[in-house]
Amino acid sequence: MSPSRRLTGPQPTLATVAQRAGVSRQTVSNALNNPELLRPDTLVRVQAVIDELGYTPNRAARQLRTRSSHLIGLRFEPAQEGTSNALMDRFVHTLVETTARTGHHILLFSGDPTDPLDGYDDLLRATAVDAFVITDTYAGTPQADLLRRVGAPFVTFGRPWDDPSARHPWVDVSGATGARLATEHLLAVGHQRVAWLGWEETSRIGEDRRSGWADAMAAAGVATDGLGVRISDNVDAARMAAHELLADAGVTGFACASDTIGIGVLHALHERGLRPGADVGVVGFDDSQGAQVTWPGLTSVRQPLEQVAVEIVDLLHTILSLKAVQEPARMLEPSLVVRRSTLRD
Amino acid sequence: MSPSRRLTGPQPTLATVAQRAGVSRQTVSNALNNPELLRPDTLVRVQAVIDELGYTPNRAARQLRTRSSHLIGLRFEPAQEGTSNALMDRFVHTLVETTARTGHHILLFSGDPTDPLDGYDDLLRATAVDAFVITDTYAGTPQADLLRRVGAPFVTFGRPWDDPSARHPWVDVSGATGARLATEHLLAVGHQRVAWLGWEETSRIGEDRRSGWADAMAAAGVATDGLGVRISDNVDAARMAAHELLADAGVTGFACASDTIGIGVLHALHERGLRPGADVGVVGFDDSQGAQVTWPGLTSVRQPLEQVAVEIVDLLHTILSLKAVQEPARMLEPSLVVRRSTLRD
DNA sequence: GCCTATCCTTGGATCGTTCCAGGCAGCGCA
DNA sequence: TGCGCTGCCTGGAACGATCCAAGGATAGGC
Repeated sequence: MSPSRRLTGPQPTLATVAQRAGVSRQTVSNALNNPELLRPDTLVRVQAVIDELGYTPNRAARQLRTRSSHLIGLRFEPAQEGTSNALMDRFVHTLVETTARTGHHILLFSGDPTDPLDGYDDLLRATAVDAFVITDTYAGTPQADLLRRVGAPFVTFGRPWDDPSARHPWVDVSGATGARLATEHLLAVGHQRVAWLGWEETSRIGEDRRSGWADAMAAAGVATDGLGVRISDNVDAARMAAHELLADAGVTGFACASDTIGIGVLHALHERGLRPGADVGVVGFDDSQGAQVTWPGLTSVRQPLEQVAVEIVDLLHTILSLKAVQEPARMLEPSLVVRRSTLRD
Repeated sequence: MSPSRRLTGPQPTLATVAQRAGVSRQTVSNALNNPELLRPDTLVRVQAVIDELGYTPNRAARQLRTRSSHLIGLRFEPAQEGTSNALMDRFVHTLVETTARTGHHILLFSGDPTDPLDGYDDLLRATAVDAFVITDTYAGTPQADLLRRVGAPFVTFGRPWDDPSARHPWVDVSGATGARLATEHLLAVGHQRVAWLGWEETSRIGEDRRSGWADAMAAAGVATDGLGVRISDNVDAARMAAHELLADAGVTGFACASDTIGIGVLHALHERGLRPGADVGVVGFDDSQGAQVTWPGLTSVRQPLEQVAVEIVDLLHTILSLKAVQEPARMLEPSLVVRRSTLRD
């Protein structure tokens, strides 16, 4: 039947359907939630009426009775360290699609940027969401502490940096592996002096990634003195740092903590008349839009954000169904997307 | 009091608060929704108990009674013509913040990408949302038609291209103005032969933007024969088209329908040894991350997405409060962000 | 034919809020 | 004193779903 017919007039309720099908409300409810309890012919009859009237259970009533809103809260931040906007888009989209399969939806809320706890509280007290997905864990996880204290279900995207022994469920991507892949790739195409251009020491994500570079260099038996540089995450800082490393340290390979930094290095190469790829290898991090479109293409570490979302939803479902969580912490591995900034031909 | 105290134990209800304050449930309800009906001293007493217990109304119960969920549905697509992901991020964030001021939240849902109607229907029948924001209007507005037919409130980001006489509420940004600003800027810095590099003729957004270029050229009395080129939206197509225009048509200025195309032009300039800005001017569209970080910086047309979101929420509130909408269609103007790709020094 | 066990179905109560109709002071005025 | 009016507050009913305890039909065994 046409949507217009289904949606015309007052919404049908359980009682409407029950009356029309000649059964009780509970039987209709069972047809929806526990169809195996009904005799096959009854089920068919009720289903027919449901389809005919275009009946869909009222979410508010169901939520009131079952104390479950089938909504998952996500605090939506404008931009975050280590995960640029476009990344969140890939992540959120998969989150929406995956949760939809079980009838859940994503509820976006905002909060005072200076207070990582803001917003959670209100939604919980109003019983507006069943669970949370937390993404801003780089600066500690006070939200996780709060939610665990009050017994609210949640999963974080990002490990508990402050307290590695924290036992809450999380999914994360190994930055160390990413930087190791980048460094090994640069070494493999023939660069010996591979620099690390990363963030300040206060960044846990930055230090994690940097350790992957250091490990790969050590494994290859290459010295790193003076090659690990810490700057802030912007194009100009990277450009200037790259100029120094190119002029004074004989660097021919750059492993970078972000695509922004990688692009800054490319700028420096332009300015010195060096050819990306052929003369100097550059690898970024995050495989952002910038890495894809910038000239001549920036090799970058790609996080499996779609898989992160799937794993998070999987954990949430396990928690919400009150089952014990087997493996509450899952570390995923990134991969390398090779572009012309590391091709020597 | 601390959040942990507020959230411990069973949630307080209206009845809890009423009993503790020595008033009836309705009085507590009024304290929240119609405080002017209460005697000042009663109001203070009730408020004190509400604060003490950390009471927040149960959303499900309120929603059931008032038939209003205070949720606004947004179909979240992975990527869209004319509005890249990072743009949607700016837009969605402002949407979340602005709706939060009136206690509304954004509910994300997904749908079959091949069916623009998928998803709306279910949420409406379940009375899960109060209204919708529609963003994918570039291919016609069947969703708007559906929603209007069933009387559901909504506002679209994007004008009704198919039917300019459609009277539903919308907010949009003038692409023609954007392209006109870009073209006038190129003419002003001394370029005469300014090409348009845009999308296929089937794109309404593309044709709208192109008309701004054509108008500006006409106003300046410059011929446009052979200068308006239609390609698909990717770096390589733009690069090749730019090579042709540079070699055969003596073009020194490029107004582009997107940043992706603009960056493709920059690639062609690199390959020909031409200096962006000094030799050839290039303007992109959308002011994406790529335009900001690419070398040497791409001048681009910036859409006021934050303002779009604010206007949309304003229209929604007007509609939801059942007031007549004064001006249901609002066209906003973009601005130009000048970077080195159009600086001649 | 009767009884029991199983399976399916039923009606009332309930979740927490807001709507509605009515009640009770207290005041002004005749 | 009595009447009407206003202002403030109360308790019952309703929103539409699910939970619960119990009722009725059906089949099988004796």
